[in-house]
Amino acid sequence: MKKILIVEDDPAILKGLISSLESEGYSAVSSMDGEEGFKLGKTLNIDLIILDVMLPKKDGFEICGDLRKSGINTPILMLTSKKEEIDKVLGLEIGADDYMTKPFSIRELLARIKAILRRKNEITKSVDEFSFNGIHLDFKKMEAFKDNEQVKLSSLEFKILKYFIEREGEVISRDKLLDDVWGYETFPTTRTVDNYILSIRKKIENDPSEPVHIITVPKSGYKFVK
Amino acid sequence: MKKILIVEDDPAILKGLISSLESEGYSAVSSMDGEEGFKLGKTLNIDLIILDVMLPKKDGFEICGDLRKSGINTPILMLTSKKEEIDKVLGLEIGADDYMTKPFSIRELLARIKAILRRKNEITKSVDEFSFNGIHLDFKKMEAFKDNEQVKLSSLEFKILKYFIEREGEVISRDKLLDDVWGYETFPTTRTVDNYILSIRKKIENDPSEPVHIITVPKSGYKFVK
DNA sequence: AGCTCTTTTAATTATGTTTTAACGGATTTC
DNA sequence: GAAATCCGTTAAAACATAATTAAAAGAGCT
Repeated sequence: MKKILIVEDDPAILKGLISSLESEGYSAVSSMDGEEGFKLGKTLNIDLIILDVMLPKKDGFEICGDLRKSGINTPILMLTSKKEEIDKVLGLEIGADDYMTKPFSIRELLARIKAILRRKNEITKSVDEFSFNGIHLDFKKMEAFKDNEQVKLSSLEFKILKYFIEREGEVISRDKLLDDVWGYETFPTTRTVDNYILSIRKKIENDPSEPVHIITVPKSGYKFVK
Repeated sequence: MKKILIVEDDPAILKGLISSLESEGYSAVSSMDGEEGFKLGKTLNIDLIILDVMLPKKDGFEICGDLRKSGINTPILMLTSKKEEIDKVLGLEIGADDYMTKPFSIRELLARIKAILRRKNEITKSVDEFSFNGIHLDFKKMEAFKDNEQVKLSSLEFKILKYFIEREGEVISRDKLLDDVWGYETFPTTRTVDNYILSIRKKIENDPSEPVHIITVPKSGYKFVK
């Protein structure tokens, strides 16, 4: 059962949210102030956080930013009421996954929650070992072999390769890769991605200048194929 | 063209609504009593329902609830006049998508309608895979096949085709396509669009000079049909 | 501090996509 | 029926992106 944290100070809205979420089969945890909300988000094992922007003690933006800084990647859905707030959410530095404007429709909120969790879920097929075409990868041991010879990958290279393999065939944009692998704390340029691709290719492709596993999709990104 | 059902018993308001909606390019169906309104909402293929709360025979809350119970997910916008009604809508159990308080501004109503329809589109209509007449498209993998042979589309071609497919049957003007696919930062000419249509046709049509899927609508634009 | 390895940026070249220009046929307008 | 407009088409120019090399910056270790 998915656990959802709601940080909202309006008791009426909070009550409505909790009952709707529970009737949809989610379990709801809640807090009415920002500081407590932040602590809960950080310590509990939560699947999704619904975050009001206007909150006592610590506002939603702060909470969101601080959670990201502490390495918490739980999806966050922001509840905003003002135009400026929306702009800020859209500004993306904050690291929220989605937002809704008050007054919002509960049906739409539920739909969005479902969508966010589905997106998150699709990637649950976590890969520990993977082999193809003479390559063997062990992500737990962080070891890679090409034709039974060990090749060295850095930990970022492992992460990137794992990310691609878990999404086999899917085109991944550089920006998405940066968000998902590097996270929201550092902001390397998209060129950095190219360099990692290059270096991974050198290690796993037979002919790195004619790659067959990590394919460039011009203007869009890269994809992995076996 | 989007079809909107209005259930409202005040003839003056009804008349005003219909004419405003029609001048915005929507088609309007209406009913002045609750029972009939419910039947229309249930049987017709409606894109959005505007529902007054106070109605003869069956009030707006009932209609809304009953529609949801019968599995109708058409977005509903409620028109309320009393504080208690607003609370009830916000209570959220009913399943409405949005509400407006009487007296309302017609411009705001139109803006909300637009927003609801757009969100609806975002949530439900995002196509990942699509097949028709020997063509198979995978937008996540950015792969296209015609009669099981892979054909190469550029990333813009994929975007354009996806845009058309998500609006199947709708005539899209060149200007709208430029706005929505290219965005507001670049300003190619409308002839650029023709070139892309041409190139997509070459790839997906059996006889590109006699297209059956991407149809030219003289003076207006193009439309996609299966 | 100095060494090594990883990560990031910068700069150049190569590659492909995107856009424009130009022409001819078809269709509409006056 | 001539002029104007619109669309399909080709080909080439303009542009943006990606591959690659090399070097700088940062992290971790002894």
